[in-house]
Amino acid sequence: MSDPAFKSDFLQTMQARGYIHQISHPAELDAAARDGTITAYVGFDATASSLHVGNLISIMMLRRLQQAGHKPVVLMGGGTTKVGDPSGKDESRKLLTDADIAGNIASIRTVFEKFLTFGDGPTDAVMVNNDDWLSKLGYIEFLREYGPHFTVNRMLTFDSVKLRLEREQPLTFLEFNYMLMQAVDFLHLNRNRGVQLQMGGSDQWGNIINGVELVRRMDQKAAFALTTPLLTTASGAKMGKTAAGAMWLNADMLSPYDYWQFWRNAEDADVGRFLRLFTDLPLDEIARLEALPGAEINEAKKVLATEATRMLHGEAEAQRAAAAAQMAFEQGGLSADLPTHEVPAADLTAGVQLADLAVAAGLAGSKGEARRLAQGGGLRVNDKAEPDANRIITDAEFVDGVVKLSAGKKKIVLVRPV
RNA sequence: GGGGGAAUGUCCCGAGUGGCAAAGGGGGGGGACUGUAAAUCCCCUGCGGUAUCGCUUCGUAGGUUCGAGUCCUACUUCCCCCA
Repeated sequence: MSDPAFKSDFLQTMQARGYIHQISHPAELDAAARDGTITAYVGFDATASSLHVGNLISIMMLRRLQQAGHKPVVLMGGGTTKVGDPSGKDESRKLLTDADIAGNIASIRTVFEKFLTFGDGPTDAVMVNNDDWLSKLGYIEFLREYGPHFTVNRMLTFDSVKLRLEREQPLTFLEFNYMLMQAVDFLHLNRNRGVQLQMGGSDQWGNIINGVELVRRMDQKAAFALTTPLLTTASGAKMGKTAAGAMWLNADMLSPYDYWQFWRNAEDADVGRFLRLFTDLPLDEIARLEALPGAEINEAKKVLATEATRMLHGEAEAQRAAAAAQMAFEQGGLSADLPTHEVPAADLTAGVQLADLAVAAGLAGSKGEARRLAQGGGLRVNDKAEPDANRIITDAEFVDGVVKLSAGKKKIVLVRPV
């Protein structure tokens, strides 16, 4: 799997930082990346208006690619999104309208602009939408053009298919065709933009390989596949999924403060790996940080949080998030940059029930949950545990114009009258 | 086309005898211990209420019953076997 003797900067970096799980033609790709500029792409779904932390590793691959002097292509799955991603099985796949999809893509693009440099230059990133070509395909045309290049025999050998069949779970014809559409994407990009490499998560290996083979078979051109390891936390949980929901990348869906906190709360065992994957810090610096003993590893986590936040939200936001966290956690003080919930001043004068306030501030999902939280000792008002969620909060409780509400040790919200 | 099964707490898996807000896991939340970590232990996990109260839940729609997740009918979806 791993070919240790890469000569190209790109693959050396990718390997050293832990991005590589499988490569289809390692030596050939290495030579291509060493001798010239290669163009590579990663496909992304357009089902939501923001990508999340789970997509970050793919985004970072494109960033590394560009840093190494190559050209990244971001493929938005506008066309495939229309069909609906079949792998998200039972979930009521809501049918997105063209306008929804276009809106999502525009929103997602703002994130890519943080990680990549877009433009018309030879190594500038470009964003394309597979709806542009997929939706024009006629069924007969599709079958005649691409059908002969795939055997069902072979398609049945792919893990994604095999597992379903072995477990006797249904596999729809739509899903069965998904890999063909992805292969067509690769071929199209190769022909029109000279794309030679598709990257993605390890679960995409089969799909990517189909594209590689289609390009090689139909056009006798070089095409490569590169996948990343499946990213889980050290304790085996999927990256970026917490109770609070997905860790979104768009600031309007997840604040820089919360994003910083997400990285700050990484497990010890993940710190080094995350630093290599998700920051631009030099490897020797990372080696030093991850070797910090005992509680000192927290320093490394702060670096991780600040670096990751800086990359996505910028220097100013990263510093504010770091400072707010320091105030709140290390000095027990308050920072104006903590998450804030605004309440009409008149309501506070009259008094608001604590449970209602906690729900409104997002600390609890329902009043019942707020009550339980309070009874368990997890709800605090101005750092004092408050077992009675029915208590009425008035503006008399305010210190410096705010009341500090916390649920557990990590969730803090400032209530501010307006 | 015929026959047989299955859908459960809207995160997942999964028990369920006509009296059930419904066993048990996982996941998640809180507390203790720590370092905003892991591991461990304890508590909580449908919504609302100051109470041993009310409301809403077991694929959908009807029905039987004082009472239905549990019985009957139709429908939907999925799986298996035969053709």
